[in-house]
This record gives sequence, structure tokens and C-alpha cells, in this order.
Amino acid sequence: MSHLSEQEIIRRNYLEEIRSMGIDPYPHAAFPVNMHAADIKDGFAINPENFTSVTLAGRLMMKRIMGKAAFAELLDCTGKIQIYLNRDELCPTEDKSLYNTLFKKLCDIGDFIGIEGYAFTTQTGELTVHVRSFHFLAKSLHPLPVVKVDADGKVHDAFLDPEARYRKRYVDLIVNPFVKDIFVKRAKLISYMRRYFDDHGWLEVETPVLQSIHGGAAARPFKTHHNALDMPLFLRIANELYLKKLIVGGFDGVYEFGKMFRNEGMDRTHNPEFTSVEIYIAYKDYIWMMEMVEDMLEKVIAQINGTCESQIGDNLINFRKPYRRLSMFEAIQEYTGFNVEGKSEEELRIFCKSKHIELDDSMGKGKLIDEIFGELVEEHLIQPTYITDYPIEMTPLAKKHRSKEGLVERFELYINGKEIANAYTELNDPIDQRQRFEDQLRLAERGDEEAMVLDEDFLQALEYGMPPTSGLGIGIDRLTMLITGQEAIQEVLFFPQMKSVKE
RNA sequence: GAUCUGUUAGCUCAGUCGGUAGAGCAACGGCCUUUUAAGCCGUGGGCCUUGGGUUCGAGUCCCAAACAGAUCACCA
Repeated sequence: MSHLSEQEIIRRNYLEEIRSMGIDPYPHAAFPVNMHAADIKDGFAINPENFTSVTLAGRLMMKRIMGKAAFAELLDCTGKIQIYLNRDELCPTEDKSLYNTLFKKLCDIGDFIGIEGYAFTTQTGELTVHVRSFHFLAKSLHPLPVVKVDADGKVHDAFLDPEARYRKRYVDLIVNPFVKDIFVKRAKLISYMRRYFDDHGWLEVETPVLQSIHGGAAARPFKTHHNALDMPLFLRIANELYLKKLIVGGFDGVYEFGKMFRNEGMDRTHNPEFTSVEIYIAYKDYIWMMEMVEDMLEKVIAQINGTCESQIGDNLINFRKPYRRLSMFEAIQEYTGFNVEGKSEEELRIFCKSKHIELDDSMGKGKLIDEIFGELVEEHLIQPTYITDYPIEMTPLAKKHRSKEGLVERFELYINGKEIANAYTELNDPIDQRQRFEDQLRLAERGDEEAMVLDEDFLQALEYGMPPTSGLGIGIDRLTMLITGQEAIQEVLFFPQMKSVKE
């Protein structure tokens, strides 16, 4: 703390003046809050008699002082409410210092105060708490941005610089009410999903974040080191293999909400740590999983938004089931007019070149088809759509398709042009699984940094026998973006990763 | 990682052709017993992101760096 602004110095001086009045600017005792701002706003018009003695606490956000009377705004966890203070009612004796000195002079915007009083409506129709007693609860030493909303709902002096908002999220939360709403919806999303899973009897579990082998996905990991064991460890890129081991162990349904860590680029849809939910259900296949996912999303989103719809940019997304199902080949046919089925690698390359898709020599047929899909189809999948049946090369943990040669039983759920969920009929044939890992090893030898690592312990688990199982992963951050209408992942993370600022 | 844009008071932003830095809010002082975007009147407040350069003179022009945003690449 090298340089203090004029306003910061003044607040520190006020802190000492409060002490010199014999008042503790950071009191210890609990304050007996019995009401929130929203309770009064919701209930006063119906039952005003319930609001003759309300005790509120929160931040002082605005002072309008008119001599012996003053209006102020109090912000608590439910929002703002106006309060009214009258000098001679607050200070009936000769000593007017509580009003004149403590409130008028030494209370700054941002300070925490507690009040007791009764609710009434002013001549201008504003619901207000008439203060009978006033208590100082905590001093704020930094000035807050002062954001005002006028009668037309127009915001003045908005605090909107993304860097400032993300680096000081607490200020963002204090000053921008819409930010809180996003995180409340995020919490509800996780809570309602958890309830849906629990109601079906599936078990919430926790698996290791620190892993000696980073399996279960194709991505570059963060590396760390355990000192006592003197061994390298990785932060998990996925929890898939551990969850399947629990299915081997005899649970019929397990799920985990948790952070995954990927050492890759950051942008408005990627943060190095992100939250996923993965769920594995025994004796099911990917067709069953599609039905479960659309049922769950319809119910959960209706509970959160009060409707199955969500507006994102220009698109109104409807989450009502059933969702459209298209195989990857059908989707490519529909959006490009090109049929990839039965085509040779050379024919696929010619098509890619005609569409100006960038290629490199290492790409096989599966990767080429994936490129075509990613470049030409994804952006068109606005309403919830299941894309099914992927080329086997890209998907080492999924079971070969029951009837289509060269494909696996996999679906991804696309919404608003982005992948939201990924699911398989899980591969439970340990011999096949070993071969698939070995194929990945060959990719790694050719320099693919994201190729999956062979996990001997996982293979051994499969050798003990895993029931037929379907598994699913959903990106919670991206789903939150969809239901809150946000287009940047940073808006749905309290503390998105930022570069450190050099002093 | 690439390209473009931005960084000026606590906050939101102006700043013309290169000539000693501006507004509103916030702060400070005064007046004021139901106001409301900010009650009224007045006053103070600046490492113009950082470092170089051009120039008699740089917030402004040039070069570099830091951080951020947008677009792209990679991924979920």
C-alpha cells in the first residue's frame, strides 16, 4: 500500500474519528437481522402491519442529506431499499452527534450499517424504512464505483470494464445486480441437476484431482509434484476412468461434479479450470442416455428460468424434449450436400480443399470428417441437437457401433452452435480397450501431444468385468452460459483466470 | 500463438492542427425536516499504463513493453 488517494486518506481519518467517539468501527457482536430488503418490497403492500419493526443490515450505497433529515440507500443480500433518518427522532437529547457526526460525516458509501425501524411509503411513493436506531457495523476504506439507475431504467456511470470487473469481482457483485443473478442461476443449475440424479438413486462421488496418469480425455495437463512421495502428479483433465472403476466396483449409477484442468489456450469459451459433471449408469446405452439428458435439461431449465426457453444473442433456444437426432454423416450431408460415407481419404481431402479447410498430412479419415463437421456444420446447430455415431479413431473409450462399421456409439449435444455434452456407450471389452490405447500410443509417437495415455490399472479394472454402461459429461460453465444468456465464460466464473499484474 | 482496438481523477468518459489537463458523479466546505440519476451553492483532486525516441515543446506523433477486450488458431 504505497500511495493512498485523497479519498482513501479521508476514510482512514474517519475510521479514527469513529474510534475517538467511543464507537468500534468493526464491532464483534452479532447484529439481530430479522428482515431483508426484498421481504419488505414483497410483503409491505399486502400486510403493512408485519413491518412495524424491521431490523436490517447492509452497505450504505447512497446518501441524500437535507439538513435535519436524510434519505439513504441500504444494500443487503437481496437488493437495495431506501431508509429515512430524522435527526431529532434519532437523537432526542441535546447530543446530536449520532446523526450529525457519525451518520452525516463519518459514514461513507460502502460502509456497513445496521438499522431498526418501520416501513412506510414516502410522498413520492418510494417504499422506505423509517430508522429508529442506527448502528455502525464495518468501515469501508475504498470508494466504490457509484452506479445509478434513473426512472427510465437507464444506467449512469456503469461499472462495465471487463478487466476491472473480473479482477475485483466483489466490487462487480456489489455494484452490478445482474452479476449476482447469473451466479444464483449457476448454483440452482447444479443443485437441481444433483437433485434429479439423487432422485433416480444415483450416488454422488468424489475421485482424485491429483492423478499419476492423466487419463480419460485428449488434452494437455498441468503438471505438479508431490514432495513426500517425490513423484510427478497431474491435475486431472477428466475423471472418466475413476468413475468407471466405481461401476466395476458395483455401483449402478455414479456422478461427480468437479473441476477439470487443461493446460491450453484461454478465450471467451475456455478457462484453464472448468466444471463438469460426469455420470455413469450401468445397464444403459447411449440411446437411453439421450432420453435421460433431454428429460433432465427440460425439467431443470424450467425450474430455473420458469420456462424451457433461453435467449442468447439473437437466438431463442427451446429446451423442450425431444431433441433432434442426426448422425454425424447425416448432419454433414444436410449442411454441405456432401456424403462422406464410403469416401476414401483422398476424396475427403479434395472436398476439404474445395471448402478451404486447413489440413495437415497426419490427418486420417476420422480426423478429416471431424474437421468437415467442425468447420461447416457445428455453427448451424442452434436448437438442441444430438449428433451421433462418430469415427472410431477420435474416440478410444467408446464402444464400437453395434451395426455401423468404423464408428462408435457416441453422441454430442450441440446447442447454439457449441458442444454442451458428450456421451458414449462405454467400451467394456478389455481386449478392445487395450488395442485402442495402443492405437493412441502410436499417435503419441507420431507427435500427437494430446493422445491418450495407456492406463494399466484401468485396463485391469475392465478385465475384472464392467457391466454394459453409458457415460455422459456436461460442461457446467457452458450450460450456465446458455441458461443465463452469456457469451463469455468469464461471466459465469466468479474468478476467471487472469494474468498477474506486474507492480 | 497471430491480428486489430483500448489504457487520462475513486468511477464513467471528453481532450481539436503537438503549445503547462477537462466534465458529470464521488470527495471536501456551506445551506437545507419526505428526497430520488445527482437537493442547492462552492472548493480541492492527475506518474495522462510503463520505457525509449522525434521536437524548442508530447496525453496527442514514432518504436518497444505490460495488461485487457474483440477476431482467429487449439480445445470443452
